Amino acid sequence: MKSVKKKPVPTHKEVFVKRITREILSGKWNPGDKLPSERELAAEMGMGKTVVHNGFEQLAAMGLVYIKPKSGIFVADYMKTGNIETLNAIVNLNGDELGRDVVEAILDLRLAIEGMALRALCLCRSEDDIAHLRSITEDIRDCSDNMGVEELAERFFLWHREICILSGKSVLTLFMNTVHDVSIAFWVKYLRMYGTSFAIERLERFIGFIEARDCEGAYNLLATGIDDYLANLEKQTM
Amino acid sequence: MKSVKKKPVPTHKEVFVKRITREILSGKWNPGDKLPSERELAAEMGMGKTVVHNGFEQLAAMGLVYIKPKSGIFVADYMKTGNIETLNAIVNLNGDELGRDVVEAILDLRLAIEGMALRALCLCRSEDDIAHLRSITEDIRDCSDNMGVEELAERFFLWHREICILSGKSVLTLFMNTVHDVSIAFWVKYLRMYGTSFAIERLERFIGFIEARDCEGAYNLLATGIDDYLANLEKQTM
DNA sequence: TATCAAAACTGGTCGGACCAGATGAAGATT
DNA sequence: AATCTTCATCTGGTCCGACCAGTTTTGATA
Repeated sequence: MKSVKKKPVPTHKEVFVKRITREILSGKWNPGDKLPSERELAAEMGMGKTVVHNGFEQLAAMGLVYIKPKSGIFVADYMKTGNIETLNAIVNLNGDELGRDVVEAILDLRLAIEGMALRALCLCRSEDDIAHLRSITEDIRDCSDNMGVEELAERFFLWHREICILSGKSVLTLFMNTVHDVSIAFWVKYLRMYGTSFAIERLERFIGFIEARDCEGAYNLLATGIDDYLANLEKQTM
Repeated sequence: MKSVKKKPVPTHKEVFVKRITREILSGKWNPGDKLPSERELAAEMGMGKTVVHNGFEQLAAMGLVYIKPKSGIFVADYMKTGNIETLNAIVNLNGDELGRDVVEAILDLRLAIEGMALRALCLCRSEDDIAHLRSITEDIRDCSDNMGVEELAERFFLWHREICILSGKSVLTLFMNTVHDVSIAFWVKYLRMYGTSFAIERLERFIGFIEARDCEGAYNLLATGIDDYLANLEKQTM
């Protein structure tokens, strides 16, 4: 009945990718190390070479591994050469245990992205936009009681993405989507810290600023919200 | 002898992905349309179903397509649900023909990312950092004559990425890498517009500000550089 | 000792076989 | 006639073995 969607049977590829990801992020292998060949790993793990190959392609896309064609596969210096997928891999593996500096950098970026969208939306918003935002805010309020925190986090993510969509700055929407996983991790923490009703009230305050075309007000609400969150995070960990 | 690395023989998968990408971005298919089945497309294009399947997986990662498991594959509303890979796909296909608003949004984001890195580096820079930056700047100057503009663009990208690395804000580096393709397109345009020597001089001015620990000076140099570029872009297109 | 060809690697690509969920039409039940 | 059930036939999902083509090592030969 619950909306859990755990995969009952992980595929060979998933098993392989998870294992290597774990081994690299845990430091078992170091940047520059040459990994065993696809054939070796395939035999060791009892799976076909193609599966291992596809797994390595995914690991390369995540920036954890560097493929030197026809020669070998090496552990990448992922903190230098990685990308957002690398960050997602770290977040998905470590769960809540994100370093404070990482969280801070991510939030600064979100401020940059969404702040720009907010300012733009304040200038161009129509009555329909306001009505639309009110509508989806009500939706969240209505179903907030019988919903898991992760599902709720997704709703909050979508609400803020809507800001980007309505602002007309399509590139910002694309950016917002690329930090989806990281954002969910943030919202889960946020909702646990402040509670749902407080978070929903903030959404309504945003709408108020947008309706009044108050660029700076909207931006400051976002900025102070983030600052406040970081301050509380500080307290919690002390 | 040239450093051209064109693939002599594109693989089936590449052919397939390119074709569908073209068809979607050109508007032959519209968001929500159901595409022909993997088997149909495979037969039509004379390739195996697995190849088509892998191709669709890549297209899904690019945000161009939405896979409804065991049911069908649909064209995604990629401007809403896409990510940076989508943007890369657009850039790689259209080449120089990027809309002004897109360019502006991308540069605003770069300002957010790199601006933060610059401020941080101004505060924490060591003598070694300065020497390192001087060294790689000299490298660029030395080999700038006998180098194609694309290769030079890559060097400029790496220079600015180095700012992120040295700043210690590792997340910024990861972000910088995710906008690699888009950045290269920018630098190619930039170098053509201002010339190499002007661009190198700007690098040295950055180093000066960083050495003086002048946060605002460094930030403003970046900001005014971007503004100036956008203004020139305006003139050019008129 | 230096050279160079062959053997033994490496990753790269592909298509066929098979699996399982989704769908919809045909037939049975009410 | 309306509804439910069943099942053939769609769909994508996964995997493996065969084969291809560079790279690296080996070792015989000059």
